[in-house]
Amino acid sequence: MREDEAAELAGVFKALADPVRLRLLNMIASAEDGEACVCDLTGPFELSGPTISHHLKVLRNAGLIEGERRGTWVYYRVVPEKLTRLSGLFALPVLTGT
Amino acid sequence: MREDEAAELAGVFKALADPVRLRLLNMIASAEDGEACVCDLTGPFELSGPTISHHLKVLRNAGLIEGERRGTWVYYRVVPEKLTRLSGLFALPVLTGT
DNA sequence: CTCCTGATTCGAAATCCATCTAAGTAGTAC
DNA sequence: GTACTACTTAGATGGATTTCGAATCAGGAG
Repeated sequence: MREDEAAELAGVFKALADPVRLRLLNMIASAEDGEACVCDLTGPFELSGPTISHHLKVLRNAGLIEGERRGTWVYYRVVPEKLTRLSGLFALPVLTGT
Repeated sequence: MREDEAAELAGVFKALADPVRLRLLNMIASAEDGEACVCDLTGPFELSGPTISHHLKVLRNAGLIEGERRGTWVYYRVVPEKLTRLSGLFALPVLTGT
């Protein structure tokens, strides 16, 4: 595994390495119509709005979710390709580099 | 996704969220006989021995690898069950909680 | 245009993490 | 026993991360 590969992959895992972000991702993925409004994501946490916004930005920068503004609200969806790519990572071939 | 689930899972991702640890895991998984001596893991990095030892400990605490001392040397192996469990995480069901 | 609400950005405080050196433990060889 | 090697633990430090409140931006209502 090359150093730059490792760095890129570590970036994605770093985005996932937080309980709040995992729950956010889970909420977005399991939302109806596959998308969730930020306003619905803030309530379940005892965290300030800016903090939630920060975590969403981390997930967005990692390419795990994407957001869109529609009128007053911003909606986020998961990026399925990113998730399915991760799915294959732990099957031995990728780890072993074969 | 419950808060304690998220915390536990985040712990595993936190262990993976470092390029050095990803490369260590990759080296161990791709080693002959499925195990690698610490002495072989230190060379490829421009890092001190204690730093490598620290990263191995993080991987070990996350349950991703396990080590065994045989004489002078310590050998590490991956824990396959842990990896295959992670593999399934990104298929939609787990993310969506369905 | 002014006000209000939803969301993000900014700047600061507290905490966590990767890395080092120095010291300690485990085992072999003599 | 001493000496040497392999590895881990302990303590310190610089840099990154999480969180907040305050300020700002975007859009709708009056």
